[in-house]
Amino acid sequence: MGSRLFVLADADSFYASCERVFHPQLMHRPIVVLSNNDGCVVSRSREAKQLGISNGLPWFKIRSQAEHDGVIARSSNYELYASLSARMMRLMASIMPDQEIYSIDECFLRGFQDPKRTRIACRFMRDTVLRGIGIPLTIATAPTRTLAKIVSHYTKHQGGGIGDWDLLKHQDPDVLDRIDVSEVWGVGRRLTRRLQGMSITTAGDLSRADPALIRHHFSVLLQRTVLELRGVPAIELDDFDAISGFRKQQIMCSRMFGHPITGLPDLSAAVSTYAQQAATRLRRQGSLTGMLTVFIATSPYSQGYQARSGSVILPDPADDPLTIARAAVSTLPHMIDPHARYVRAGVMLANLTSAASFQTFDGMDAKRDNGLGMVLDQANRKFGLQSVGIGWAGIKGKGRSKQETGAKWNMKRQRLSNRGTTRWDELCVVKAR
DNA sequence: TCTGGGGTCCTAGGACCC
DNA sequence: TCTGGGGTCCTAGGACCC
Repeated sequence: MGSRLFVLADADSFYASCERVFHPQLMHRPIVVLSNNDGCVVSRSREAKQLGISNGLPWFKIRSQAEHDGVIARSSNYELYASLSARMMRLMASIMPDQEIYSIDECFLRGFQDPKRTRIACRFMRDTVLRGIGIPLTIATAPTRTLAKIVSHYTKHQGGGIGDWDLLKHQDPDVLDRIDVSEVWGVGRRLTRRLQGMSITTAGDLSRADPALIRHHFSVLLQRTVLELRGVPAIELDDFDAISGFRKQQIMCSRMFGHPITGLPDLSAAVSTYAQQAATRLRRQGSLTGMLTVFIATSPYSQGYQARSGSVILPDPADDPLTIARAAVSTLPHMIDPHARYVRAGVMLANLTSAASFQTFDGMDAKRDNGLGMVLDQANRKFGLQSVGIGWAGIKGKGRSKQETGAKWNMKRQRLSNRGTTRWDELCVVKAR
């Protein structure tokens, strides 16, 4: 008794809920948030779900019906979501111990020795985040992370709030047999199909499967899932760096363009921009990169789809924006098809090492940022992303609030809400009478 | 006309070594 | 006809997550 439970706190329809924080008039209205370029639906409020709108639908296909139904659509506003997420996470970490941030809208925490105290803390945490940030949470407690995920799913289906595995199990001893195996954390589409072939169709079936057999037919990951469904903790999230948060092992910056582009100059500008953004994230986590990959692709939905990629091994690990941007752009002439209409490009940084522990040998030195990167980072923090950068003269100033480049490859974001927590000129205005 | 953007981990198989 | 047996390291690809 008294073993500490896993607590999973997960925001309800996070992006859609964020849109409501500074626009309370959106409460109780159907909202969808669209992916970059206003492409697909990525988040729906409960009201939008009730209208039968599912995730991943292309907006242009459902737009007329949705607007007819009174659905409000927003471009995704990651700046706002990231800022609200950080506030929410800090608040939760102050209430319960051992937070592991799992994604922008969910984290695991550990309960207290006394289950009663854990229950009280969960309730307090939910009220505090709702009042202090304006985001509704679903909170689930269970002896393993996998069961906490299941409780969370189940609780959200019931309308959200707080759920507990022991209570659920007590009310409905066969609850796992009522949950499709595809809903289990770690079981995706492919595994679902293969498991069904072995007559494993529910979470209950999977929990009763022989772990050794599962290991043999699948992998150690799924074996751990079986144990977790039985209440035995087997999954660790241990790459958490207490000092700098998550230290990524790979950094990718990639975008679909607002319009297709052709030719080296435009493509170079886009790739240079993404390389600099990736380098900023690299410096933020205090890493150096040893290898960089650039990829470009035409539309997979049109004839003659082509995707190419090229890599550069850097002679010395680097975090300086000039080296990284230059290396990224240098891959393009070898890859580019001068007639192709590209719709997407990206830059990936790999072979990351810690800048702090990088050892220099004679004749081998890291291409460390000589101060330029730091200045760029500071300027961009102060004046907004992409205010200043290397080599993109002439593409500035046509975007909203002069904060985006005016280039045609820039994302389409026609329904962007205000970034009220990160931009002075987009602060929420309150009038008192 | 119009279909996202990140990440992680594991496994299999090849290269190479003794 | 015969053509060892391991170990390690690396990479590509597959699977999953949100």
